[in-house]
Order: sequence, then C-alpha cells, then structure tokens
Amino acid sequence: MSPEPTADTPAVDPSLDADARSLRRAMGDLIRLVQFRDRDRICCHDVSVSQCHALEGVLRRGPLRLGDLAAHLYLDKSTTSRVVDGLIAKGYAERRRDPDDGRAVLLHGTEAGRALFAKIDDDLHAETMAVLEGLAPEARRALPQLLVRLVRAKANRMGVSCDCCGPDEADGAGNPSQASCIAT
Amino acid sequence: MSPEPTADTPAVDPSLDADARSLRRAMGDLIRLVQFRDRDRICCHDVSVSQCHALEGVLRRGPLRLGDLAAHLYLDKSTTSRVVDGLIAKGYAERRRDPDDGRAVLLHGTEAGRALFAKIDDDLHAETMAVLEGLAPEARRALPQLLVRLVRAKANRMGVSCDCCGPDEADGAGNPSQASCIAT
DNA sequence: CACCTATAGTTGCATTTGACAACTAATTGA
DNA sequence: TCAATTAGTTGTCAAATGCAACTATAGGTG
Repeated sequence: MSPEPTADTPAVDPSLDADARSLRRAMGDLIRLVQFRDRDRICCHDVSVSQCHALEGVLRRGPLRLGDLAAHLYLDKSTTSRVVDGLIAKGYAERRRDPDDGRAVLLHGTEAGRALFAKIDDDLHAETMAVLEGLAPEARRALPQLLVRLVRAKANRMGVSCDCCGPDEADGAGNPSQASCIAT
Repeated sequence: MSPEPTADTPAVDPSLDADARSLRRAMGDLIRLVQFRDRDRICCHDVSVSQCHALEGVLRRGPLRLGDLAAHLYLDKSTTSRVVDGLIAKGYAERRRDPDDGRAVLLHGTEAGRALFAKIDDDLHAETMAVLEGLAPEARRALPQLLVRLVRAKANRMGVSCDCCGPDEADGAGNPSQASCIAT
C-alpha cells in the first residue's frame, strides 16, 4: 500500500494520500451539487444545463456536425438531436445542411444564441474569478491542469475519449496537452 | 473589465483572467463527463451513482436520518428515500427507527455496504493518487481548498447550503473552514 | 388530557433526461 | 448500378427526480 522510498521511487510524499482524500471529498461535493440541477432547471437564463453545454459547444467550436457535438457532450446522438431541437425552438441555434455532405447538418449559433451565451459566460467567468481571487497564482494555475488529468483518468476508466485532451500525454514539464485543451 | 492596479487593489495578476477561463473549460469537461452516467449506470460495482453517494454518506456520517442524507446529496427527500430503497434492496444499508424520535429513521450501513464501499473507495482513491502523483505538492494541496471555494460559490448561487463547508468564511490565512470539510 | 400544528418519511404522479433500435437519406466503393 | 456505410431523426422505454398528498409521530397550549 505505502511504497517505501527507495533509490528509484524518489520518496513518495507521505501527504499525498491525505491530499488525495481531501481532493476526493471536495470533488464529491462538487459532483453532487452539480448533478442537482432539476431544481432550477434553467441553467441560468433561458436554457437547460444540457442546452447550455450544447450552446457552448456550438459557439466555441464553430459550426459543427451533430455527431461531433454529441461526442463533445458525451451524449447519444439522438439525445443530442433533441437537445439541439430545444435550442433551435428558442432561436439560439439553427441547422444547416453541410454543403460538403448532404447527410450531415451543420449547427450554427444565431445572434441570439451568441448574446445569450455571452451573458451566461460572463456570469460564470465572474464567479470563477471570484473563486480564484486571492489564491496563490501557482495554485490556481495548476488547477486546470489537474482537472484535465482527472477528466482524462475518468474518461479513460469510462472508456470514452475526452475531447478536451487528446489520447494521452505525460505532462511532466509545463503545460503539455493541456495547451490543446485551453487553446481552443 | 480589467481593473487597474492601484494602491489598494494590489496589482491584479493579469493571468487571473486566463486562469479562470482555463479552469472553467476544464470544469465544463468534468461536469459533462460526470453527468454522462446513464451509460454505465453502475458507478463501479453494484450501485448507481446516486446510490454510491448515498452509501458514502451513510457510512461516513454514521447512522443518520433520511432528511440529513437528502441534504447531503442535494436531493429531495422523496428521491433520497427511493435511492435508499435501492441500497436496502441490495443489502447495503438498513432503516432503523430512531429511538429518540418515532417519526424518524436512522440509516445504517450493513457489513456488505461497508465492504462494497471500501472497494469503491479504494478504486477511486487509487485513481486520485495517480492523478495527483507527480504534481507539485503545494499545488495539489491547494486544490481541495480551491474546489471547496468553488463548491461554496456554486451552492451560494443556487441558494443551498453545502454541508462540506459552513455558511461562509473568508479564508485569507492557511486552511480555515476547509478544515471542517476535510476533517469530518 | 384533547387537540392543533409542525415535522419525518413514504407514496402517487408527472416531467425530464437519456439510451437503444429502427428508420430515412445521402455518400462511397466495387 | 447497387450494396455497404455513415449522419441524423424519430419511436419507445426505462430511470431519475421533484412536487404534492398522505401517514404517523412529536410538541405545545388551552
């Protein structure tokens, strides 16, 4: 269980274990809180949580196919199609035929969609800023990196590929595959 | 938008904004991934995700009332009751009358429940350890604290009180109300 | 003590979310 | 030209969840 520090296992920090427990506890709280969403079913403004994620996907990743959005959302394409229906019904997105492939649709955000998302994004950004404020810069910089690793580990375990970060890549140095995640 | 550094706003780190965006992107991925749970509906072994959280609550917080568990899970008490039904059906928990209050039940974990949870806990702990490994100790130590702040902020916004951390408390110093979260 | 009110849980019911499977339409390749 | 593949949509069903109604117990107050 607790590997002894030897020449090639360079002294495992004894607090690692405790840190892991703390992290899991906090994560558990976060996850439970996040999954409780039906109450104020509306994410923030006029859309459900899924719709909000979908809107973000459509806007951030430019016009994209339904299947790609489904992958991004970790949802079945049928579910995704219906989520998009909702977005379209509210006038935040639209389906257009892909000129290069008659089977496919390209999802575009509308002006209203962009406006709505900008508002939501601002809100969440402000909230996040408030959370980060006053934190040691190194710590807050390390956080996304850590979350990405966590997501990757979970995705791996669940047998899906997370689009945030490629197949895999050891990040011993500064910001390796994380870059590809943040950049988009 | 970008507040100018003055005497009393001690030079806002210009990277704060970028850090916040990175964080939100990673969080988004995490949340989407986590909400995709119906697929392998079974958390890991023999229970659903909700049941897993409930089991953890029952075991970690000793015998507790249904209402308290519901609060912990951010679920309606009716839903919680049914989640517990599932746990009981599988023999992982049991309802007992509260000797001090005939209306209440006290939820107890069974031996099987303890055993199952130990297994799940080990798995997740190992996963978390792997994620944390190789990270700078300060960074990984700061992480739970940060998540707690995030949870608190979200809980606040949603108008619920998160049990992980009390009403609120500025943590300028080392580890303030975070302690109460980790300690439990 | 009797009764009214508040509290703890359970059950009925409707809604939402989601997956899977069947279907349609379009592309690709032999 | 036609079979096989691929992109999306729609039908159907199951699970999760909240709200409201209900039961049973506690706690006060006249």
